[in-house]
Amino acid sequence: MRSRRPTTFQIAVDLVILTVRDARLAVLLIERGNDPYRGQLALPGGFLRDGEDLPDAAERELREETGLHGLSPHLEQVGSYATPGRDPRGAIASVAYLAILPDLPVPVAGTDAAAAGWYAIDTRPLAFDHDRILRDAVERARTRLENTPLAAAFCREPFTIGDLRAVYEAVWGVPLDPRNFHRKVTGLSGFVTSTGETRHPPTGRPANLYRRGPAATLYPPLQRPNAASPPTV
Amino acid sequence: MRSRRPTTFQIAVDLVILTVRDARLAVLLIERGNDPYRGQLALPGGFLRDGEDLPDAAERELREETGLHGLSPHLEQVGSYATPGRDPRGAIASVAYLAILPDLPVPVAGTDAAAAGWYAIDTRPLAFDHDRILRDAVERARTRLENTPLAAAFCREPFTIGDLRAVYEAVWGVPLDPRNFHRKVTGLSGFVTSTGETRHPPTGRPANLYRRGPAATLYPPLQRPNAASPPTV
DNA sequence: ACAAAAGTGTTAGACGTACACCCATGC
DNA sequence: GCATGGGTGTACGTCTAACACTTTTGT
Repeated sequence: MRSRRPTTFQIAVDLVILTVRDARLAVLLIERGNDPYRGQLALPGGFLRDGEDLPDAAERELREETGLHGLSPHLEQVGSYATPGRDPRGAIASVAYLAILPDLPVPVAGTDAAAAGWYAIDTRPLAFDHDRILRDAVERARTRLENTPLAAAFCREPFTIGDLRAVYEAVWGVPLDPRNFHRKVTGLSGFVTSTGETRHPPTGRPANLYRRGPAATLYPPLQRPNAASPPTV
Repeated sequence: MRSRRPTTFQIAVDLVILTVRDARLAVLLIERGNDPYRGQLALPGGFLRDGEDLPDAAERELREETGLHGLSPHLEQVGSYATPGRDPRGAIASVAYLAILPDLPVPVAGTDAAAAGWYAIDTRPLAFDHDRILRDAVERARTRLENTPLAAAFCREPFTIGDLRAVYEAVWGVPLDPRNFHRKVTGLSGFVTSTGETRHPPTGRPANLYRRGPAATLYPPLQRPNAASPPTV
């Protein structure tokens, strides 16, 4: 029965928007146009509005930031951050969302952003505590690739097994055997479904095309090599 | 550049405190002593205080709710919930934390709680949107057992391999082969470390005793049977 | 002796990895 | 033909699941 009125917060929804560009994992960052941290790079985001739910706010910010509409990319909550002093403006908690997009035409600049663009995921430093948020989100993405068909969300449909493999290699940062990868993915039920079509690479045999399958989880999971300890045996 | 002042929230930190009692997964619930939802079961929790970080608030609530001190149980953030109308008192967002404890003496009643006790994890309905929060946290715990040594946090030290197996069976709800489980766990490096001691069960051969090992993740993971799809082959 | 729980050995099959090999195309 | 990327076959080592069996206690 506390009589003291608890502290109130503004709630920001910040987005870690990832894509794969040029075989590298990339994140959408904005250059801040306002104080605090004016001119520094930061994750795109905005305040939760009155009567709005968190996933709705994340989706709205995503649309505002990227200009895409009608699309329904992967969007999942990563965590919340409320360390005192994390925002010089005062008591502002941040809820971080992870968004996965295929490599798309350039994003637009938001209202609060002087510029927006794709950056390497080890770009530092970022404004606020966004270094940490970005690190947490990337780690989440890496583990999600093991257990869920999330990798397909990085690919524009239809895609080839090679496209999918490129995603795994970019996100995990390790090379994978094309032959074994192909077998594993096509063998997992529900990961990808074949369209009858093929796509012709600049040179080489045409590749079969696929769309995302109905599965929500991968069983058995795709094990990331050297996940914990290198096989020191 | 929005001139309208964004909505402000109070932030509640709610705890999903799990333990294993009588070979069943159990959750600590309180009976609410105040409106709203007076008399209904709810997750323990409280408001984030001025100058307090989220993990600190979770730890403080845990101590207040269970009366334990000096202990450092597993505590991890599960997610945040801010659906409009989720709390009749107004704009209150909730950050949920998952706590894992060994089976302990009865918890104490908190300030806001008429009574606190252990309940089956399928106890319904709970106040607010706590049904959903509980479901999310239990699912998190289940997957954590696969990849981390979290199961040991359910055991008072020192523990036997049989104790540990009982945790897996309770949380996953499936029987495991004692022989293979023993080999797997003792074979994984860093999961458990042997004390030289033994414990005598009511009847049967004495069991070797162990403490939690240094590993933070399990590699390879312990696969939960029938994780995604039953072997419909 | 018997029951009960702990722990070891063994085996058959499933799975992962490595890599040889074939396929289909553009140049 | 040759380079290139796609895809299949195969062999070998490792891991898993199933279960027979031994060990060590209390009664």
